[in-house]
Amino acid sequence: MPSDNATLAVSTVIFALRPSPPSSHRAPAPTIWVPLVRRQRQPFIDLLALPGGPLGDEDLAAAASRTLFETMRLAPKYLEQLYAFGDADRVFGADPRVVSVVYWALVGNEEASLARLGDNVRWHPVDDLPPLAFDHRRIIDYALWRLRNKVEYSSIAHSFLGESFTIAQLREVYEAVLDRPIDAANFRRDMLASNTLAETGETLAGTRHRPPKLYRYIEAPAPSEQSPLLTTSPAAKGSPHDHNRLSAHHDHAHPDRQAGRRELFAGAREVAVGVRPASAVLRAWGVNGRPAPADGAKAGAPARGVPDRD
Amino acid sequence: MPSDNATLAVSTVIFALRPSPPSSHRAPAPTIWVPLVRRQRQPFIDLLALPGGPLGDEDLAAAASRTLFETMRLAPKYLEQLYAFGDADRVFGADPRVVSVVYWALVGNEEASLARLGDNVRWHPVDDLPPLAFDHRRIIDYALWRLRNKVEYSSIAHSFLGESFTIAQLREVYEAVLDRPIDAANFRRDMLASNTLAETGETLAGTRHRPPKLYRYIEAPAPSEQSPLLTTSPAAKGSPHDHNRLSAHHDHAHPDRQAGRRELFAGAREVAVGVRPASAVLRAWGVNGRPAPADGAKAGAPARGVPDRD
DNA sequence: GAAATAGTGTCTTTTAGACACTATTCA
DNA sequence: TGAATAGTGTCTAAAAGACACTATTTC
Repeated sequence: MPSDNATLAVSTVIFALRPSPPSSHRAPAPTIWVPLVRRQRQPFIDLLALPGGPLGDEDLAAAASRTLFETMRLAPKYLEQLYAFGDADRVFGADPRVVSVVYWALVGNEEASLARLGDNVRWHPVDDLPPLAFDHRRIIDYALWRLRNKVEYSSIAHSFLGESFTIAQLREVYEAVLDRPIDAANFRRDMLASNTLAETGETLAGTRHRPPKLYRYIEAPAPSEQSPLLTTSPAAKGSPHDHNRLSAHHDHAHPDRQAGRRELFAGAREVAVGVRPASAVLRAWGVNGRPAPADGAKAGAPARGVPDRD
Repeated sequence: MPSDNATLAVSTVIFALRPSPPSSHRAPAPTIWVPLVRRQRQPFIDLLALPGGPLGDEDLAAAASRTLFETMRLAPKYLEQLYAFGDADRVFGADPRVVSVVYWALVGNEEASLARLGDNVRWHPVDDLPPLAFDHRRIIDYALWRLRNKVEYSSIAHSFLGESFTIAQLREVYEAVLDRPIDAANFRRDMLASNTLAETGETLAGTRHRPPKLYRYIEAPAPSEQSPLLTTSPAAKGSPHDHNRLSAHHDHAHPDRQAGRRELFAGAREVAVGVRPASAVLRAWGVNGRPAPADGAKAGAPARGVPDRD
C-alpha cells in the first residue's frame, strides 16, 4: 500500500469586492478581485498563482487558513472547500504527482485592505487576469462560477461587507457578483422577509440624502434542510467562530402577499458596534471593523446550511 | 517540501434504487441502496466500508471507476466528486495520515443487479445500516443529502433507470429519493416541458391497464449557465464515451400559462445514443446538460451544467 | 426647496400546486 | 364492463418582477 502516491497541496481562491481599477473608468461600481502570488521558483517561475502550499500536519481547512495567514495575514470570514484537482498529469514532471484540494473564501472590504501585500502578492481584478501558473486560471473560473451560483441561493453576500451595512450596500454586492441590476424595492422586501437581517439601530451618516439604516447579518431560523455533517459537529475543530444566532423570528403566516411583503422583521435590537463616517455609498463600503475568525471558519465539515450546486 | 505528507485514497458512494427489503413489508416502493465491502484487515476489520482504494497513477475519477470495476464490475452512468475528507486525525494511527477524495455515483437498476457481489460485497438499504468503518457513515449521510438536493434542481433522476422508461417510473424515482408523493399530472407536464425527454415510439406492455409511452433522456438545450470547467475541456480525458447531444429544441415562447403547459416537446426524433447524466435548470426540472465522460463519468471537471449545493 | 436616495404600495406576470376529469388498455 | 393507470384541463395560491409613488435627509 503506497504511502507516497501523491503530494497534497492546499490552495485558496479568495474573493473580495473592491472599486474597479482606474483603467476601466466605468462607474464607481465595485468588481471582484483575487490576491495572487508571483512564483519564485520553477515550474512557472514568475507567473502568478493562487496562494497555498503543501499540506502540513493539520486539517485541510486549517492548511488553507494557515497559508492565507502566512502569505498575507488574511483570515477570511467565509471559507469552504471548492474541489479536489488531481488529474495525473496536472503538474507536469512532478513525481509524485500533485493533488490540490482547493478552498474558496470571501473577505470583507476592510479586511481586504488590511491584507499584507508586497512585490509578490497583489490583488487582481478577476475580469482581467494575466496568464497564470498551472491550472489556476481554470480553478478561478470555476470558483467564480460557484460564487455566482451560491450568491443566488444562499446568503453569503454579506461576507463581502463589514459587520454592519445598509441594504443598498448589500444590493451592490449582488449586482457586482451577478453583474446585473437588481430592483431596489423588491430586493429590500425580500431581504427583510428572509429574517437574516437585524437592525443595528444606527444609520449611516455622511450621505447627502436620507440616511439609510444599518443592519447586521443574523442566522435565519434553521430550515431543517441542513447538511448532516454540519449538525453533527458545528464549529467543532479549532474554530474560534461563534455565530450568535439572534432571534428575529416571529410567526410566519401571511394572509396575503402584500402582508407577507410588508412583514418587517421584528426582534434584534442588538448592541450595535461602531458606525462609520463615510459619504458616498461606494466609500461606505468598509463599515467598522471586526476581529474575524482565525482559522477555518466553515472548514472541517463539507457543507453548511445550504447545498452547493454543480 | 514534503512529498509524502499524506496517503491519498479514493472511495465512492454508489446509489441504486431497489425494492424495499422484505423485512419492511411496506408497499413495493423502491428505496435507496448502497454497496458496502466488509473489511478484511485492520483497522476496523470485519466492519463494512465504502468501496475504494489507494490512488494509483491515474486521474482521481479514474481511480474511482477502477476500484468500482475491480470490486464489483460496476460502471456507473453518473459519477461526480463529492468531497475531500482530510481531517488530520481521520484515520487513527495512520502515518502518514490519509486523505480520501470521495465520489458519488448512480447506477441504473439493471446495472445494479448485474453487480458482482460476494461474501464481502453486498447491497444495503441506506435507511438501515450497521455501524461502518472510519467516518464512512457520515460520508454516506452527506452523499445522501447531496443526492436529495441535486435531484430537485437537476435532472439526474433518470440515471437510476434504464435506457428507456415511463414517466411514472421517473416519478417513482423522485418519490423514492425525496420520500414524498408527487402530483402525477403536474410532474408529467413539467418533465415534458423541460425538453429532456424524447419518445422512443414504444410503449410498456404487460400492465393490466393503458400502456404508457416509453421515453429516453436527452440533453436539453444548454442554458448558458454552465460550469466553465466543463466547456473548456468536455469529455477530454480518456473517455470512451461519446454523447451526442440531440436537439430537442424548438421555439420557446409561451403566450399564456396553459399554452406553456400544453406545449408538448416537439423535436427529438433523433438517433439518441448514450443517455447522459446531466444537468438542469435552476428552478424547475432541469433543462440543459453536458456530456459526461464515461469511465470517469463526470470525473475530471469539477462541475457539470448545474452547481452543487451545500 | 432641489437633489438624491430611502423606503412603500400596488399591479402584472410567472410558477407551483391541487384536483376534477377524460382516455385507453387489459382481465 | 370494470379496474386501473395514462394523460388533459382548469382553477387557485404563491412567488417574482415592474414601476409609480411617498419620505427624509443634506446642501
